[in-house]
Amino acid sequence: MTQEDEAGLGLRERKKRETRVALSRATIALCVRRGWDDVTVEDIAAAANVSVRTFRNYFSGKAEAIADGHLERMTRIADSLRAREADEPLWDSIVHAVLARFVPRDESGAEAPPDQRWADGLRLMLAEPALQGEVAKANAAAQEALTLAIAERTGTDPARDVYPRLVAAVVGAGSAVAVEYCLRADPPASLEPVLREVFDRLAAGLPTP
Amino acid sequence: MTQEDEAGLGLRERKKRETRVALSRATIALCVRRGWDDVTVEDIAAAANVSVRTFRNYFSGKAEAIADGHLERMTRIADSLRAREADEPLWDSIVHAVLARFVPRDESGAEAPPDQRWADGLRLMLAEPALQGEVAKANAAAQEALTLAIAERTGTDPARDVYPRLVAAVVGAGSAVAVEYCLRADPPASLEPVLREVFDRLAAGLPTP
DNA sequence: GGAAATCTTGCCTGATCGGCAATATTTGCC
DNA sequence: GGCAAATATTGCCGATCAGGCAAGATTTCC
Repeated sequence: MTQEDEAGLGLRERKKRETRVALSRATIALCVRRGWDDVTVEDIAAAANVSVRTFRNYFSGKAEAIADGHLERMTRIADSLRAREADEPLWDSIVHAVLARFVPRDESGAEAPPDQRWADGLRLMLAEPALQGEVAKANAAAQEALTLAIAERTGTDPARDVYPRLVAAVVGAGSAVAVEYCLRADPPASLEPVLREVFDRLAAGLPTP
Repeated sequence: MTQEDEAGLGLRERKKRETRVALSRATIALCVRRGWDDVTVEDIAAAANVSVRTFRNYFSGKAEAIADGHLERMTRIADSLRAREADEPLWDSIVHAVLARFVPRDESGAEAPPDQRWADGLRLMLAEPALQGEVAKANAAAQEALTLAIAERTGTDPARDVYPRLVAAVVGAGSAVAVEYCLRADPPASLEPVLREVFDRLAAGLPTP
């Protein structure tokens, strides 16, 4: 297991996290209902019972609030990677780590309920051009954490070697392609096989099919 | 050769391109000199001899103006790829296409003068967090064009196959890693060997070193 | 229990954003 | 050359965003 969402954190941290998620949720919900440009920060703050000023203490704008869930998910791939056995082949670990975050399972078997905030947020971000930069930004930010985890795992130096950065970037790019592909597919495709195909191709050096 | 920057375009198109580049240049120059948040759109417009409103007809904000050079360079990789012989192995074509854009050479041999706007702009974007999203956005946008070129080349379908999107994303990610690595390196490293290393590793399936 | 740290909030000023209509420039056709 | 259509530039304006500052409320730590 990785860690409960709210473990032994102080009251303060818990409340902060609560309002953060509430704001993100409210932003997504309002934008889904009324469309991107018909939602003001004021509406969002009202829906989450905080002041406008507080919203802006958490997020720099609507876009960041929407991308927050995605950012967190991407960032935690690094945690999942660290949790794998160190002697497992690197790419096996990576596939498991990514799947653990994107298709989470409880101990029994089938996957946990899909995260509505994440899916709605992503759909918004893919549809609205003003938001596409924000997905990319979240991916880039998460890459940093992943780079460190990979460097640690492979005994490379994130400051001097290209390898860990390259792998992190490729994993991020591959995951993004898989997720977007499934989200855009007309009969929504399931994520796991697509992710596996992507990583198989990557490990094979992307030969022309 | 690929194409002159200003070929048989009408006067109108040439002027538009001129002001566009002038605005981008002015933005970068001012931001290098005075720092990101001490530059207003008004300053930029004044420096380029246009009205503020005109600036905003070209770019949605300072960030986009700075990223413009990078976006164009990335987008044209697709053009370079189309210009290669169709029977060359795909990855050879890709390496050549990327190098053609990043380390351009005239017919004689050694490379053309480095593009100052591009380098300065990238340095700004890597330094300023508010701009990192913009690089990522430009990369993502260029990816679309590259996807089409790769699909065409490999006879795959960009709408149904994951392959062309995946290759485009990986090429973009790899190039970004190489460029950032060289730009951050303390004694500035030269781009070509790093790019070759990156693509060698990619074609080999990124084995742990 | 009380001091220190920090989160929330309102207020305020300057900058950004984008629609609209008037004006100026280019283009294409005669 | 001249005219009409298409398109670019510009100023104006209201709405929104952006972020510094200080007062008040809440949590933490001793």
